[in-house]
Amino acid sequence: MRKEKIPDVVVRRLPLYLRAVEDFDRREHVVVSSQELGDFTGLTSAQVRKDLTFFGEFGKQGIGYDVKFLRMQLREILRLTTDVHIGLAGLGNLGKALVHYRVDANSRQRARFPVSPDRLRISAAFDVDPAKVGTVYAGVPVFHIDQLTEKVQEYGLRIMVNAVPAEYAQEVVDRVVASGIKSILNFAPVTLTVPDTVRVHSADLTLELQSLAYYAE
Amino acid sequence: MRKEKIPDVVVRRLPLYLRAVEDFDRREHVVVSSQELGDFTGLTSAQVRKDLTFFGEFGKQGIGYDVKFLRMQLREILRLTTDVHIGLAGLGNLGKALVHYRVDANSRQRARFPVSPDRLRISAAFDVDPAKVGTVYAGVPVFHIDQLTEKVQEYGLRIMVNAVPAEYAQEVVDRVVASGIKSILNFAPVTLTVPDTVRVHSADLTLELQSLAYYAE
DNA sequence: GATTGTGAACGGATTCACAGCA
DNA sequence: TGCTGTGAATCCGTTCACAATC
Repeated sequence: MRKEKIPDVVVRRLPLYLRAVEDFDRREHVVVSSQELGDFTGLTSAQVRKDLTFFGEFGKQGIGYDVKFLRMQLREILRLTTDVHIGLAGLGNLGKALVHYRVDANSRQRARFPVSPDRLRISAAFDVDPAKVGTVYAGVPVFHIDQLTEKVQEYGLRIMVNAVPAEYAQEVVDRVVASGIKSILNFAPVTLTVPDTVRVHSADLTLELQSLAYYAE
Repeated sequence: MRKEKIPDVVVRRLPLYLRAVEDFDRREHVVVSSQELGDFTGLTSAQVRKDLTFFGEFGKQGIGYDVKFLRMQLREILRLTTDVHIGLAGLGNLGKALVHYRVDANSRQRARFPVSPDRLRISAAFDVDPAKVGTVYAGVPVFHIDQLTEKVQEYGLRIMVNAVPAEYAQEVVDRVVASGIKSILNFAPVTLTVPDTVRVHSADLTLELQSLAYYAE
């Protein structure tokens, strides 16, 4: 079993390493050193080595890391070896943009980097607007939010992206939690309350912009 | 002068305190304790007190913090007492959604919470598409990216939101840096290189989703 | 010679705990 | 009494530095 006390900061750096190693793979490097990974990600080589050894001894002393091997290890650690089905709550402007963001990223990636298909898929969307429910938006079927639990099962949704207006965010998240989902990416500019078995990552643009204002000019 | 070594983690929590104190203000509380602020934000009361004392002694022993006074102090610290003009690079799906995100948030807030107008404004957008340049999108004028430096001056832009495709992100950021802007909110899924006088906050959805996948299910 | 893996040292952020004040 | 402000203690993540190994 994994998950024996891996610090959150380490988990959050793993996708950075994955991105780096896929870039080296694309450029047909066979091995990569912790120094090179550090340069790419903006971290120290010691940091890279220490992070990776949380999960195993992937390198060879005097040589470095085998690119293809490390890439596959990282994908397995992050559970990205099979499709990850994602639900989207709220098909407003932002929700629609997120659908395209993924679709575009995927198709661009498939075309240019066939070796590293992204396994993240928005597989179902949820809204309350009768004009949207029952339609298919850019290939993504749209259901009423009341069907959430049912569709989570049906589509095997493991992550929910919350793009509903702030005033409904907590309510929707409560339903998402009830449906059994354990990972939420939240865009609503509110502090959400969830059981601590559920992980929420927030992309709170208001917070980001307000803290940037401190440094601006 | 401020900015004498305030840790970044502290600055990033300030908007959270602002949000909390505005909520207490809205509910017409006159004073608020560090405990209440901690409950709202999910932090300890000691953390709240220590953070605030980086900027001054805002509280009264035995009483707590005066809500209106603390609110104004936080707005001044974050430089949110006058309009903060923001530029947007890339008016694709995501860029358009961001324009609406702000506009919607602002108008909703104005209607419901006239006491706390948000001072963040997307004042100009930039693209290279001839079909977009010269138009006005949802009240925001759209300029060619070549006019960046000129319009940064003209509109007093202090923050740039980067919503261009990944492959142009570094190039655009180089221009943004050259224009003199010191704060960037980046949505492109790439690691950017900037001088360390420039601050980049990233909203990298790919990274967020990939790290969530680790915890999912 | 090069580079990993890691114990030890370091540093910075969080929490504790209490003196001081309303 | 209640709650702030803060030095001291603690915790935790990062960096150092080097033995082990290819």
